Amino acid sequence: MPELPEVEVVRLGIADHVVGHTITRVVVHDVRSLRRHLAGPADFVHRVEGRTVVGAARRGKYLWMQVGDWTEGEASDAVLCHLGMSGQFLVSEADAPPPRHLRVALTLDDGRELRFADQRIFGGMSFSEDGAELPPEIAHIARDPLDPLFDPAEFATRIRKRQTGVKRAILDQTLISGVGNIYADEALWRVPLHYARNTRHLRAREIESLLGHVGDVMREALAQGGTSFDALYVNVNGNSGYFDRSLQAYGQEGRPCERCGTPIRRDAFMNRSSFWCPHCQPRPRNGKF
DNA sequence: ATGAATACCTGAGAGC
DNA sequence: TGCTCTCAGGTATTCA
Repeated sequence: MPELPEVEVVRLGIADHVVGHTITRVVVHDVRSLRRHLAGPADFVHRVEGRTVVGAARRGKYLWMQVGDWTEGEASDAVLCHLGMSGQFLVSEADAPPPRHLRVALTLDDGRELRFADQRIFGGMSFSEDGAELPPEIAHIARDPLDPLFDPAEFATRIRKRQTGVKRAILDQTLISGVGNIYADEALWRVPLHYARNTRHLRAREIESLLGHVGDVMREALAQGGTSFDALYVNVNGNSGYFDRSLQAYGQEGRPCERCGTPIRRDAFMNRSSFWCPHCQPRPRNGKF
């Protein structure tokens, strides 16, 4: 389940292995991965073929390749990508066997291929005109906690104007981006804070602590995930070392809380699960606490 | 403004 | 073995 750290690993991989190369051919194996390119797959192919990748950028869980017309040229447009639940990018030799669920293949000028595979097709790609700096399609996505221009004071102001549960708020990509279900639960456990705590009544120091832990969890995951891809293989899946070793709340139902030993609970929440320690993260009873 | 519901998807695993 | 059901969940959209 790619969240911000996994997407950043992919961005680094593309920066290392794809930037500087021209896309000579685009093959769309499954049009559903281009659902968000409204002009259709043929238009996508037409617009992407011949373009040179001059940079790789990211905001939250969105990733885009900045594309220009020449290797040294200025990029104005972008190929916008989202990994969804199961998206992967791989850089392979052309004769390497295709991965399962290959959806789009971009041939590079040296014969290698940048391959987009996605089992569940929640992710996808689109061409973004004038999107090099920030694709207009994602103008509503807030800066993420690893962005140097992320403004903690503005975040604090905005979250306290909300009247909703704190987990709902940090999953809202227009308030803070890059946070998914897993890192939300981990950060809330660390503070600790129950997921239903009312944003309106959070104390300043609780918001500060939450933000600190969200950033820490992501930086730690990035440090581990960043070591797991080799020179020719850019890959993201839900099984980075971080998931195996370091989760203290997510997926830990019934296991003792590492702080207090109380069994971790699981609640249904927003069509997914929330994992929390009933002792460290007591459920608020009136919304105020 | 907020949130709830829904659609989009596949495959692993459980239960029968 | 094979069927059906549940679950995993990020985002856009629509409705209350």
